[in-house]
Amino acid sequence: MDTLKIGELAAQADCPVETIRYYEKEALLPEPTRSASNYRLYGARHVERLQFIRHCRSLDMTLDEVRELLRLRDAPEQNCGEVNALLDKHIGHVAQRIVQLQALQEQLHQLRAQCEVEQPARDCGILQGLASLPDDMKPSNLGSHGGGCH
Amino acid sequence: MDTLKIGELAAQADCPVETIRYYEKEALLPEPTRSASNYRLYGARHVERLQFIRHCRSLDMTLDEVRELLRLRDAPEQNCGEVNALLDKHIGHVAQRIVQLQALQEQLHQLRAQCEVEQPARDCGILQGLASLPDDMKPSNLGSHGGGCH
DNA sequence: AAAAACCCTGAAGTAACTACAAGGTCAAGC
DNA sequence: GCTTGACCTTGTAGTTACTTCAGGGTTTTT
Repeated sequence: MDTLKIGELAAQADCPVETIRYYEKEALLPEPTRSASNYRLYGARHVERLQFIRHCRSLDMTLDEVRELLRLRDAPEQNCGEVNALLDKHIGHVAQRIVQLQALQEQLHQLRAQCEVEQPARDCGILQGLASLPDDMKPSNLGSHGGGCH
Repeated sequence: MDTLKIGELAAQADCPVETIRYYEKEALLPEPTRSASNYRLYGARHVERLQFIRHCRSLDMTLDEVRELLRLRDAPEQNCGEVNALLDKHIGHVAQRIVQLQALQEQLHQLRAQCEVEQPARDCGILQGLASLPDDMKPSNLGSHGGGCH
């Protein structure tokens, strides 16, 4: 009795239709049954699983982390120690990224203070500050700029 | 008198060789002169420009932002108001991302508190917490999870 | 019956690189 | 002179988590 079309599932989980198809290709969602006209048909299991995935994503977990959690969830008799460990690790990632961004923010404010007025670009303290590395930012600190927190 | 080979430029700016070629393709660095054997040859101008780019990147700016700063820098007689504006905007991005990650961290800690012991996964409070959206995280808040801060 | 809204597949684009593959060049050592 | 290794060249594909598009078929509404 799978009766939901993909658009209806999408509405239930507040997730774009294309993303659902993408998750299916990535094997995060099982292949659903199909209607006579080849439309995907979903049921309650799919709704719950998709909501689980979206919730994890909203907490900034990678799809690999989500995959791992789904695997653990699919073996309910097993011990959940790994779940706790994964979450702790993710919390660590986020904490690290926060610290990094705060250090960044400090540098940006210092740089911004180099130029308070509008003047010819040749005299702009910001452009000059960006041209040479400050002492407290040695090359060794470079390369740590990544988008997310992983 | 451009005498640096690409590996030497890379060392001066602490930047992988492949990234230099990538920046050239993206027109962030001008095409250098070539030796008889088709090796790229760089000079002091290139070193300074590459360091400028890497510094911006270490401050988490996008390449588009860097492109814009380079453009402003290349017109030294113009007013630097746009530089200030760009930096202010970027500072805003970073601040926003910090706030977002801090909210995330709070939710993660709450979730983590759902399960303090190792037990069968079926009873794990974390997995249960991830299955259903908490009230304070309505679907409308979803979709705001982006990697960087832009 | 026609138009609007929905569904299908498969390929390409996004950001900023990184990692090959398959070769050419150059300095040092034997 | 020859080989080994480190360096350089180009071009292509892979990374993350989607999003967008082209070019169709279907279903619902008017």
